[in-house]
Amino acid sequence: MLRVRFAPSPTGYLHIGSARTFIFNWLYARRNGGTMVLRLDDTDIERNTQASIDSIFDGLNWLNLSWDEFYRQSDRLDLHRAAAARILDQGLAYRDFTPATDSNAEEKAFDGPAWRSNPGQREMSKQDSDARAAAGEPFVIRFRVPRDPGRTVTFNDSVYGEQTKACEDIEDFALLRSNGMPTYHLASCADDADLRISHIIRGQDHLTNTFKHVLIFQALDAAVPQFAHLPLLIAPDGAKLSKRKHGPVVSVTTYRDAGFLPHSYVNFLCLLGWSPKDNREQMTRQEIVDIFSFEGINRSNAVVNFTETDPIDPKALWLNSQHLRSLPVAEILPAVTATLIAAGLAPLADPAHYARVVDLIRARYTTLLDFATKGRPYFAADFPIEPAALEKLDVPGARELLRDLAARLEADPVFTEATVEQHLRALATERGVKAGVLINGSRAALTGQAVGPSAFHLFTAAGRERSIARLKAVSR
RNA sequence: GGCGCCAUCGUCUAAGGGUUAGGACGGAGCCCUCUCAAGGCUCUAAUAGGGGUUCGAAUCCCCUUGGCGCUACCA
Repeated sequence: MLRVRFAPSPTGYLHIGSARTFIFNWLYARRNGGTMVLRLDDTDIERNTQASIDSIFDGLNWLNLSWDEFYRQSDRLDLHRAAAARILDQGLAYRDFTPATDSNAEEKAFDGPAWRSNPGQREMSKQDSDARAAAGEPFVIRFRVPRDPGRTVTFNDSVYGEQTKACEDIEDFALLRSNGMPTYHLASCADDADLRISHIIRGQDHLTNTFKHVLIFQALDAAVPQFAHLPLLIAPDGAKLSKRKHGPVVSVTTYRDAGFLPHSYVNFLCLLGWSPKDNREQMTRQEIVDIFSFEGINRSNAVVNFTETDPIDPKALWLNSQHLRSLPVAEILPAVTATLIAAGLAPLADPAHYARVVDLIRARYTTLLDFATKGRPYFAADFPIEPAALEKLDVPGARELLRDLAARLEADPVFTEATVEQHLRALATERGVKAGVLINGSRAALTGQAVGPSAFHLFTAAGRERSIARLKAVSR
């Protein structure tokens, strides 16, 4: 039974790196008929926030990502404590009565010889240990890392290959804090074992932690899961992406608010650190599910290419524009409608006509937001006349020609692209002007923009009455 | 400091001993054309450095350099 999990700690907004980790887990589960578990690793009570939990759900929901089972680590503390007790009872862990000091943590990590354990604690007799614990003295439970010379821990990573580390390079890490709360390592492994997680797919920042985890799984007498570590997402300066340092680029909601289609962002994230190896880039979700495998995952970190002036990776934008213009219109319509409504606009009443108009303009847009900004003239009665459009209208004789065109359209009950074109070209020929004057003038009159779709399409997009009215409006 | 991981165009990547080192984004240009897009075409730009192994290395090995990660009673 294949089971994977995504286990975020709710201490901040849903990070794009976390979202990608979810996606890879999800893809692997869907690809292989497995079960996707979502587990909140919320043992760090001080740093957890409800806002963060909301952000995780919001982000995942927006991206259209689903899971099959849900757990909270804080509901499972008894399990973690029992696991710690079991390891302790076997003699595979020991109590460390050294008082916690917050000052020496970094010092012992960076100065002098590497710290392995506190003197006198690991070697303490069971009697002394039990007695001191019974007397109420606080302690932390540490894993008793094997110290036999030459002893190593090994596992085979699906991405990074065989990994081996000497036990002498692994410190006696904590399992249970003196306040009775499990550490991340213990809680994570105890839960993974209990939930029978078969594959752990997570960020490469856990690669070296994995040796400790293998030790815990073995101490728990549990099957060691298969590991697959993912290369990290980093900033252009090479640093790990962080909210504090890089701002909104790390948050999934930024891309939602920037007008991305959920799937196009998923598509983009997939391409960071993974490749289908056949030059495909724009893919449907099903295509990605069908082709996803660990073989396509890279080992080097991937840069999210943003700048101070432009917080969004140009490739993400390009991918979004590709999806926007190539998906069946019906599939993007709900998102377009939501965007319009959010901007105080309304979709067109006639669904078929609405779909045609969206189809007409979408090839020029890169995000959903464009429908409400550049697309305003298609959905609103009032819109600005851009300077460039004004120039088209101020071509000598243009306004008079547009007035006359309005008259001819008004006189003809038939109103199609073909009839509009006939009238327009006939008028131009009669007056001895280039059709472009009328064509560009019409575009300027109908949309207030100098650029856009073919003018003849614009007439049918606006409809007979509105077209005539707008031509008249600019010819006064 | 110790241990580990990584290293192809600016960015995402392909090529896992033999290719003019391929594709995409970005940038530049051309074509198309009623404008702008789209689309098509062209150009731009890379194997970090040094040693090996081999008839032949982007590819295998070693060293150097650089980047990242872990080294907490954080996760």
